[in-house]
Parts: sequence; C-alpha cells; structure tokens
Amino acid sequence: MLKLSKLTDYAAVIMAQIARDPDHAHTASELAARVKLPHPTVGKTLKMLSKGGLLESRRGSHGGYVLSRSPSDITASDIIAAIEGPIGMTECSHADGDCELLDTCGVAGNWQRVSQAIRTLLDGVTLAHLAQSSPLKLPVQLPIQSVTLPSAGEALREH
Amino acid sequence: MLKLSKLTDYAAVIMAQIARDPDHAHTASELAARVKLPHPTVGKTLKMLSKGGLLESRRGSHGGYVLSRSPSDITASDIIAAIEGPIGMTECSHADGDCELLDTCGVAGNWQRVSQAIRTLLDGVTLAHLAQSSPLKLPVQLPIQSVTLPSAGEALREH
DNA sequence: ATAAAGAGGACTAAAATGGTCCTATATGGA
DNA sequence: TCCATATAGGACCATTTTAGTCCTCTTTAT
Repeated sequence: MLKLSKLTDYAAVIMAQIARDPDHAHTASELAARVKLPHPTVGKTLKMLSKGGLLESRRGSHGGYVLSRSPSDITASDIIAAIEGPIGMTECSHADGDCELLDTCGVAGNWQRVSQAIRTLLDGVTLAHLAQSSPLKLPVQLPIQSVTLPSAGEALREH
Repeated sequence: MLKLSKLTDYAAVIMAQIARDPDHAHTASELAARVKLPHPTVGKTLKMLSKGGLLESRRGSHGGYVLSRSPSDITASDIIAAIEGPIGMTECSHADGDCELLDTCGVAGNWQRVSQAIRTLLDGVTLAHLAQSSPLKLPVQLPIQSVTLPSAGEALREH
C-alpha cells in the first residue's frame, strides 16, 4: 500500500514533537512519555535519525537531541530516507539495482520517473509542515495530471 | 523506501505486456514465458488483477485474460490497489484506521494530505504510459513545491 | 566518583511476503 | 460425450522483513 513502516511513522511524530519545542534538548525518555511509546523503541528511532543527520545528539547528563537544521529545512524525504533508506518504488529505482528482467520488463524507466515525481513531492513537504497542528491546506487536485498527461498521450503515439 | 511489493512490480510488467497486444486473450503460461517468471506466480498475480477488475478472464480452452478497459483508463493507482489494497502512507490514511495515538500524534492530518497528493499523482499515470517502451518525458521538477509551499509557509504562522 | 544520557550492536518474536500446489469449475473441440 | 486446456479459489509453507528489547560501552555534568 506504499505504506511507511511504523518506525518511520514514529520518526515523523517524534520529529514533530521536537520541532514544536526546538530550543532545548529532548531525551529519549521524555519523548517516549510524550508520544506514549516504549522507551527502547523511541531510543532506536532517535539513533537512526541522528545517524541520518537530522538530529544532533549530546551525550552525558543533560544530554538529548536537538534538530540539526531548522524545521523548514528538513523534508519528509529526509525523514523517510533516514529510517528506510533511499526512496524508490522498485528495485531498479536506485543505481545499485541489479534486476535481471530489465530487458523483458519494459516499464523500469517509467517507474523511475514516477518515483522521481514522488520524491520531488516529498521534498516539498517539510517538518515545519508536518509539525503544524492544523492540517496542511494543499489543494485537493494537484496539477500533476496536466503536466504528465499531455506529453504522455503524444508519447504513446510515437511508436 | 516506499517500495512496491514484488507482486505489484510483476503486475505492472504483466499489464504492460498485455497492453502492448490488447486484441486477444493471453494465458498465464504465455505471459510467464514472456516475462520470465514462474507460472504459479504469474497466475496468482493475474487472479488478483482480475479480482480487482482490471482484467477480464475467460476460462476453458482458448481462455486467458484481456484488459477490461483501455490502457489509458487503467491507472498506476488501480494496479497498486489491486495487489496491495488501498494506497496510503500511514495506518490512519484510510477510514478504518484505529490509531490510538491520534491525540499525541499531531501529524495524522498532514500525512493524509501527502498520501492524497501521491494518490493523485499515481492516478495521473496510466497503463498506457507505463507500457510505452521509451521513458515517459515527465519534467524532472514537477511544480508541486510551488503549490504546496506558499500556503504552507503561511499556515505555519497561523498559530 | 557518580548518575544520566546516547552509541552500537546482538538478539528474538511476530508479521508480511513470496511462492507453490491442489481441487473445483468452465469451455471449446474431436 | 469426453478430454484437454484454462481460470477460480484457497490452503499451505519458507523466507524475509520488521518491530521491539536488551546489554555493554562511552561521554559528560555535577
């Protein structure tokens, strides 16, 4: 279902919490309590976000985590990539893909375009957006169809 | 990684095969040979696509599968939904979600918007697009940012 | 020194996924 | 009519992925 993993989901919620109070460090236990999830799980998630460069950590007493950039400079793509690795719909979406069906497949290139479009979309959603409590006011119909369809209709007739 | 399942991947390839030769029925064995995948797996995939209303099946000798609509009326969303169920990034993206963290979460509504945007994007990609052998010529940068960002920046300052 | 924190990784349990196979049913043709 | 060829619909198992826990080590403020 193109679903995010639970960990990614947690990550978003946790990042949003931090973003709403960005001026001091937050510990794993504090966040676990606020988000009502078990401490070890929250800890793990925070470590991944930190490794992914989205959080700065401070060890020792009075330690914790702080955003490494402003909420508007952290994107949904960043968060997803930190937990799940590079975003792509198919094996062959990333460079290292070694799909031996490539010749019979015939759709690889097109899926890659679609992946790219989704990535671009997620690049446009920032932590600042996610953290705001009232829903984002995106237009229900994005003008994507008008971008992809005309060229596509013609392209179909190319061969 | 927002990845499609392998089955969905197969489904797309198989649908594309059929779309390229839409005028007669294709059997599971024929498609399996063409796509170089095991017959049982292809059979399973075809059954799902048929149950999902994307293929019409004819039983018995000279049976097989035909597209139930024209390739330009079958979308990537349709294919994904037929194999993986409703498209949504999070549990709470669909109506039946029963996430008990909703109050502490604070990002649910926003993820739902993002899901919706992705769905809209995938609605705009048809089987006709996927089936064409030369890559879709989507602009690398879709103008999504210019749609989502301005309103979002203001929305942030609302509270 | 000590208590409070994160780093890193090993480990287990549970769930999803991929893949196979079997039986039943429908259809066309000899 | 009978047979070969298809799909329909599940049951089933193996594998992988995911979620979650735990332990030990290092860092840091008091």
